[in-house]
Amino acid sequence: MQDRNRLPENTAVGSSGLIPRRSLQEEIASRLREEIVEGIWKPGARLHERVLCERYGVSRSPVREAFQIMSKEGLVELQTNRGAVVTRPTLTDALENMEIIIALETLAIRLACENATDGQLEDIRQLHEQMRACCKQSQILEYYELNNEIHQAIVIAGGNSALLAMHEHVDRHITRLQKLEGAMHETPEGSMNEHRIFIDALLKRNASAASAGLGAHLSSVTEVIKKRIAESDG
Amino acid sequence: MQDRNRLPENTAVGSSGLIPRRSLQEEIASRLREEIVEGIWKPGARLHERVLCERYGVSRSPVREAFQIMSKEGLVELQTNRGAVVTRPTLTDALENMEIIIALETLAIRLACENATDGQLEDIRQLHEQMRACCKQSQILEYYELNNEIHQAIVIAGGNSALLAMHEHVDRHITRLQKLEGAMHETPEGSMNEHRIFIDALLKRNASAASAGLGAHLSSVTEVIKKRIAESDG
DNA sequence: TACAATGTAATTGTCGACATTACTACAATA
DNA sequence: TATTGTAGTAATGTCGACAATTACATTGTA
Repeated sequence: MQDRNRLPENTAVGSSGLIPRRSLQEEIASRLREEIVEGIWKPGARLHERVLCERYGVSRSPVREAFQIMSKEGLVELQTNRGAVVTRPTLTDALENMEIIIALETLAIRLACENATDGQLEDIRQLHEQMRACCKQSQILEYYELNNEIHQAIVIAGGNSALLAMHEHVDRHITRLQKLEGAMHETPEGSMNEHRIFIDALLKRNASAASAGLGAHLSSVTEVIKKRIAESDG
Repeated sequence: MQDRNRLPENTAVGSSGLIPRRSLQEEIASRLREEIVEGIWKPGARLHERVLCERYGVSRSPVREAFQIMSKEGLVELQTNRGAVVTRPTLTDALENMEIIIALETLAIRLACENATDGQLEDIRQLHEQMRACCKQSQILEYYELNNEIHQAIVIAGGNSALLAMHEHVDRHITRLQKLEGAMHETPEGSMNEHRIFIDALLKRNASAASAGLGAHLSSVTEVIKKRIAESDG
């Protein structure tokens, strides 16, 4: 039964100069990350070391090391002598993160205009086409998936690896809140127009137009969150 | 002799709702962080667990947990079965981080224009005055110190706590490279004019002017790095 | 009932031991 | 000489044990 969760033998292989064999704590952190973002572990839930040890079939050391990783990612809070607790994302957190995402992505798309290869731009164009098709056919889930892929592709095309890591970090928190609170997206139809504006500008490598267009697009999402905060406060 | 480095008994006290007593791994990470940023541990140096255990008078568990923290901060690279190594910051890293810092700080100063208290603005004004005085008297070290304080104060005044954490992270890497490679700052005299522009705009809560001014200021630093990269490549 | 004190159980913090992997030096071979 | 193979050494990976702390239930008291 539980054996699905057990970790495999140490077989992992990667490639980037040195072969980055995956350690136990990374593997555990990776699974915990997935489970917390997916909402399997609820906000406020206590993560007992013993429970995770049995779940993954390991001892406490790698679990504790994974906790340090998760703590740095802001998905878990470590309370001295009291263990690990799944963090509670708030609407204010989401607003803060959206403000940051806007700053990061407007930078990314500007860099993409300067640094992207023609192939990368073509890939983004195709992703955008697919997204339009999904929108017309009301394939909502695939639409959102493609939407995320496009934004990530833009960051990658920018060529700033530190920015990519940072974007991934912030994006994860936003994704998590969306899964917990329900999507706070704009309607796909209205959003598609905004997308076309900055995608077109990107394909023409018009940095200022692309950056402004993407910023405007993301700001509309921010407004939704601000309204929700105002509602819950007043 | 070495006892200066030994950790104290668990006496730490803080305050933010729950009292965040400091754990051993945090304490070790904190010291390692300081020592790596200060250049006491050189890039590429191996961090043997045993050495750090003896240095801090603890066992391997908290040291290993501290390694996970440092790895997430990008100051240490963990190689499976081969231990921890101090990362080697490159000029390209610095350029990437500067691009990010510009994005973060231009956001921060815009937020500060909207959210800062009058007291916070007054504090920033005073810091700026002190910095001008140091510039005139050629007190370079204090000048740089105040410069950092101003930038941090602006981020704090913005009121976005996630942004503050992220800024701190990126700023640490830039600081580290500056200490390793020697300051790649512009000359204080030229910089002071740029500062006055965005500080004045901030005090008037003119967001767009402040943001543009700060961006221009930081971009000049970026240009210095780009030149250095061009030199070392060609 | 409400509240405080106390003892027990459960959990985390820290450590040392053992298993596994990587490094080093030296011998063997082509 | 250069390369490969082979100990022996030293490091990390993982684990379970013990200590310290916290959580909980029970009891006693107002």
